[in-house]
Amino acid sequence: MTVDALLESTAMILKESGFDALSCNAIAERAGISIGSLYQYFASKEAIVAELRRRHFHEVNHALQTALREARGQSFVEQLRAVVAANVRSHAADPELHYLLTERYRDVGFDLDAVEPKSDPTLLYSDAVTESLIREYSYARDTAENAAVVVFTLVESLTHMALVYNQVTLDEPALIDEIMIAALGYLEKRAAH
Amino acid sequence: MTVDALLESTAMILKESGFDALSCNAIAERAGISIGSLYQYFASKEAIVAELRRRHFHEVNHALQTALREARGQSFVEQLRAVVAANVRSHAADPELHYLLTERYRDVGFDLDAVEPKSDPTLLYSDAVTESLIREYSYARDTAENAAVVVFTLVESLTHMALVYNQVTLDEPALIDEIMIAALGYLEKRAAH
Amino acid sequence: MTVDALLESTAMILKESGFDALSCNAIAERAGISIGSLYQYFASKEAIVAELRRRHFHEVNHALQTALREARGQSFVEQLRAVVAANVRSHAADPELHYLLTERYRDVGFDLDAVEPKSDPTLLYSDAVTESLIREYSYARDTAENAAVVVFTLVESLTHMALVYNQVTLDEPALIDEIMIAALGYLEKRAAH
Amino acid sequence: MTVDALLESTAMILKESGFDALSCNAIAERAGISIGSLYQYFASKEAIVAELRRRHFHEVNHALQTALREARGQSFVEQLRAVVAANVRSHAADPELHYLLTERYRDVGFDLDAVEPKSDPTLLYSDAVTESLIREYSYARDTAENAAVVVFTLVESLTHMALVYNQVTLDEPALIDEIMIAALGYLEKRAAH
DNA sequence: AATGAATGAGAATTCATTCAT
DNA sequence: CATGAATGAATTCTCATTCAT
Repeated sequence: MTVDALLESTAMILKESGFDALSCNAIAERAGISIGSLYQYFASKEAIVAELRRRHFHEVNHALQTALREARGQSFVEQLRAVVAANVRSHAADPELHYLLTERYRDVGFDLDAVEPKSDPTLLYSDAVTESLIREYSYARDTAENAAVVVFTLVESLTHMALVYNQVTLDEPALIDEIMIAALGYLEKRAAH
Repeated sequence: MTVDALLESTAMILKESGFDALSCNAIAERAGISIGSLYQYFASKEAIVAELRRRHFHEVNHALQTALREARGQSFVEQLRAVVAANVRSHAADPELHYLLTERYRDVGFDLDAVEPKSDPTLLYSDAVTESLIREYSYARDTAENAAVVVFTLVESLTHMALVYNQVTLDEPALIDEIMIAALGYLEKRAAH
Repeated sequence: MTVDALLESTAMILKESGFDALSCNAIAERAGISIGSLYQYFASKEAIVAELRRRHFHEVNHALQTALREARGQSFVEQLRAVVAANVRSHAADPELHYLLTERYRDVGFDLDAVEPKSDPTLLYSDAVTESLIREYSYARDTAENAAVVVFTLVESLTHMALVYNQVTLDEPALIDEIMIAALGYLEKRAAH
Repeated sequence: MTVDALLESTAMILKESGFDALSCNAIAERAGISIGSLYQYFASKEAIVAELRRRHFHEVNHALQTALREARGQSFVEQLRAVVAANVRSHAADPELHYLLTERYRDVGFDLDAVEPKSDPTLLYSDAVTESLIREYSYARDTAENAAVVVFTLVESLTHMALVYNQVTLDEPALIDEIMIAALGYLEKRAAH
């Protein structure tokens, strides 16, 4: 309960005022918790941000895994769409916080994260995608590995562009379509190369 | 001279230790300049970062404009390749600084930048690309505007992925090819849609 | 306890070295308090001076009210003498501090005082005096209001002259007599006018 | 010319923003003079304030002396009225600056003033008044000396009250009358004592 | 477990003063 | 004589962290 209150208040301050305004005193005050209690659960504000990121990654991972499981047996394209859709929906819940934890303040408390170094959700599926590219598009292995990274970069950047920066006017289904067009357009042209 | 020293030392600290470690005292000391002199030229560390970004954008803009001028009269694809190549080369000079100024610390001192609000290089060519998409790929106007944003997002994110995060093992020409594949793959599939 | 130590040390520094030498660090050090604690209770040195003045006014008000209460039922002259005597005794306790808070640094932290704008003791009795002048000396109302201000100005300035500047060699009873002579001399001549 | 510009700008800053805001840089900038030049004429900002006061006292002294000379041969009351009137007019020219130099910042640069210790205009006439009181009101010498101080205190404090604090609504002749009533009321009642 | 007053290192910022030109 | 860039000591203020209760 205390921990949850601290995490929530940290997220709020981060979104409202940025990391510069994030002080241990401010976190505790906003959470209605004494500063002494904060230090009973967290060693520093960086540790709180790290825990926030860990939980966020956990949620996204769960969403992606669920999506993949439900798409099992379908074509690569359907599976990719499932992942993209799950990813977009994960972002849509709180795009700003997602962006802050994964881009803007991606290094904050990073060293404290080290227990689960590859917890970044997008990295978890690199191998699966790599294998699919080899199997379904006849990519060479090293090309496939690069291509998997490119695909995830596209997916993430387009999702951020739409949901965080609002630089594009697309509703959710249209955004998913747009991302799929970019991903598949790349993969097909790459295969034809 | 004093200003240059301050900007240089700011860039170094930013790259080595991040914005959190960027204190006015550290900047001045590293530059071999007294703290008083720093304040004679800049009102805050944010203002120094803003000036650094302003200069950086100025350089990139110059590179892109030169590239475009030299590609004048060539096909859309050739012009796009010229911009992508110029962009990659601009990043390659100091990918980390570029990334920090345009992504990680994109908001730092942003309000102080306000004199040239749309100085972000990638924004400068949105219109040109939009027009080309309408002309050469028969896009509808609103579709073309969205697509131009998507293309620039792809170009920037893939360039960052390769040069900043080193998540891909491609030399410069291969990277430019890869980006072009992604951009054209998207545009062609989008047009066919 | 901490607050009291800070107020005391502020008063000492003010008297010894003036407002220019009054730094937050000096206040805290002299009080044997850490600078951090100072800021837990006061937002600025001006706020400490304001609180000092507020407390001082509170004491003087209390003394004057007590004096007036005890003189209730007596003649106007006796009541005036009671106020003058109470005022002189209030000044005599620490004439320098009184002077500094009410004259020299009367504006320091004045805006922070705003909760009790009319807390200046001398102002509290203007109305009572005005009424007495109308009743006992047959003053017209607007003349009486001006005269009340004049009387208080005389009382304050003569008290300051004697106790702060030591420009006159009078013991306390003689000083009170002298002030009464000035006040009544003025009022009588004014009435005769 | 340079000196005059510096004195003027000092007076303006003092009136607008107080001594705290009075910095050598601010004085020089406002005067349109380089900071280096300021130091060629004055050793510190305190020295500038001291010179400002010295000149002010010089002017007031001149006005009072002229007034006295013109009243030569007239009665004591007429001579006193002449001094009071000259004093009021001297204050009226720039009451705020007068107040700042003689009350609020009376100690600023005071040590630098030491060349002419008794330059305070009101002090210059103490002896003359003392003698008159002995002669015309049959005061004992020590009583007369105290009374002279009291009279000057009354004159100054009432002038300040009216012109600086605006606590009284009197035009210039009425104010002079009021001050004369207070001064003569005191002297007569004192003599009768 | 929870509290929150106290701490003090450190960061931002100002400003009197110097000195080479 | 005038200039103004450079200096750095001094000041204000914040905030992570401790510890007695």
